Amino acid sequence: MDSKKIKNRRMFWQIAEKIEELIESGLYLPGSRLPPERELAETFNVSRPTIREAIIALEVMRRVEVKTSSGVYVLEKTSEKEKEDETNVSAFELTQARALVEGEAAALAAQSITEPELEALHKTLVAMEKGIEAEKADREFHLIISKATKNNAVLLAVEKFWQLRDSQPNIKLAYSSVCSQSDKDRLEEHKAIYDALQQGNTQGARAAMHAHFNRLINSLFAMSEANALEEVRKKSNQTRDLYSLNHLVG
Amino acid sequence: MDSKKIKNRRMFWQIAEKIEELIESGLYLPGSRLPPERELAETFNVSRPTIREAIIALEVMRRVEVKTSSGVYVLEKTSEKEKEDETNVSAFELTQARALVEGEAAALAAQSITEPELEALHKTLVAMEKGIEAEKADREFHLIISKATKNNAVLLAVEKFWQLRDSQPNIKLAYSSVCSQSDKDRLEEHKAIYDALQQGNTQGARAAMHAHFNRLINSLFAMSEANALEEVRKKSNQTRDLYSLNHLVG
DNA sequence: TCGCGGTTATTGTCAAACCATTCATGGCTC
DNA sequence: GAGCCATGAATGGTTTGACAATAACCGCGA
Repeated sequence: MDSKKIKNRRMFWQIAEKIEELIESGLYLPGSRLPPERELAETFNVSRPTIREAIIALEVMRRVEVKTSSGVYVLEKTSEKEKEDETNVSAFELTQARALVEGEAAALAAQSITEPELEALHKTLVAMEKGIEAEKADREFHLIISKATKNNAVLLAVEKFWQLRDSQPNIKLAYSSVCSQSDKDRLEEHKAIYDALQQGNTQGARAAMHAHFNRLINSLFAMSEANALEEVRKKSNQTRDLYSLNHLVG
Repeated sequence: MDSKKIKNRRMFWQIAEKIEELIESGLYLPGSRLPPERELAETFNVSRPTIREAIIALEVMRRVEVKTSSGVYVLEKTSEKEKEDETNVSAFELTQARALVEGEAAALAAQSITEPELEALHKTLVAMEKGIEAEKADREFHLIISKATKNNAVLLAVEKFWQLRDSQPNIKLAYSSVCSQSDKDRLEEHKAIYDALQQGNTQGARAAMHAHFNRLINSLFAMSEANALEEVRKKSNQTRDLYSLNHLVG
């Protein structure tokens, strides 16, 4: 047979992908049965074990269900999977959400933070001041505060936000370009939050955290406006080139 | 061969489970290589294809990595997987976290909720009043408000909390026994939240949401105290201090 | 000591066969 | 005519055995 286009990836994975595409295309609707293994083997020009491996992969991914002696059935996408697909959060949204949640987290933590946690927080400030692994220090800072709430659900939510940031390139980009511009601001704000926490100042901690994110969101707005201007300028330049009379006037 | 103890579950899954146990037991550490397929086949008294299927299942689950012509290597648990394992949130924690996040969500939503969303909210009130699918109506109510913030990150966090509730039997149990006792209270509180949202009352919406969860958390304490021995009661009082919302509600 | 080449171990894939279970069909009985 | 049961075809489950491809290892020679 042929089908040796890509030899890097193993057969079964290519096949699984193809079958998934067919499902996604609507050829096989949820609840319906896939063709028999033997038939699929013929269709894709591979052996039956390979098809079986592909089906097992899909089964582990919860895309299909195998009923012995009956057939392979397409499962509905679980709601989480659907969510994963459509997850689409802007940097603004994320920042606002972080402000709300982490603001409350800081308020809580002001009551329950321990001495070791304060020390750990201070370490992140020092690290950030030295500029070594500033991003990591930033993350540490926020996570320590979340942990200091002694509320794992709060921690979970904050971690989810970081995860979101990591997984969405647009957010990563927006954050990195804003952060690099204002290392100093960020450090000062972290210090203010730290001070409030150290004093057990609930309102102050919340306010400082809100101020932190407020500055960030404003920077994001400024940047997005700058980008928009840049876009306009580019377009305008293209148009200018297109319609310029310089070659006549020169 | 033998090994037909359980015929319900397919071979490859039993094998995959066994291998996973061996990994979990520390026999095969992350980074190390598993025995060759043939050897595993002999060990488990199954054929090589079956072992291959099990390995593929583990590969899809991201527990191992297969290097062609080299071997099968144990992967480190991804941080999310680790989190999933250790996720251990009490009903108190969850309720406090929900109070904080959904309180802010309600405050946000008071500014941005639309007429159709208000109507949808009202429907959940009616449904709950009739007592038909009250739990579903409850969930709907809270999710509609989260959506009304127009902030997908907030929505994501709230959904994560519901997911947590669904996945942890202890929380499910605690909630169901508390909710069944106070259907009426819950409905009244929902109505209060609805009213505040309808009026665009930011502070009021937040306060009403906080009151809602505050009652819930107090019910949880009451229940836990009723069920507990004296020693446990002592602990519960300590916990009450830790998770109290008084600093917010007051 | 370093590099090259061959050998070996290991996974990748295939083919063919047989088993076990399910499901539908058709015949039989009431 | 309706319902039940047997039979067999369809289908996944598992095994055996073989060969290909490739990475890793080892020993040889420069």
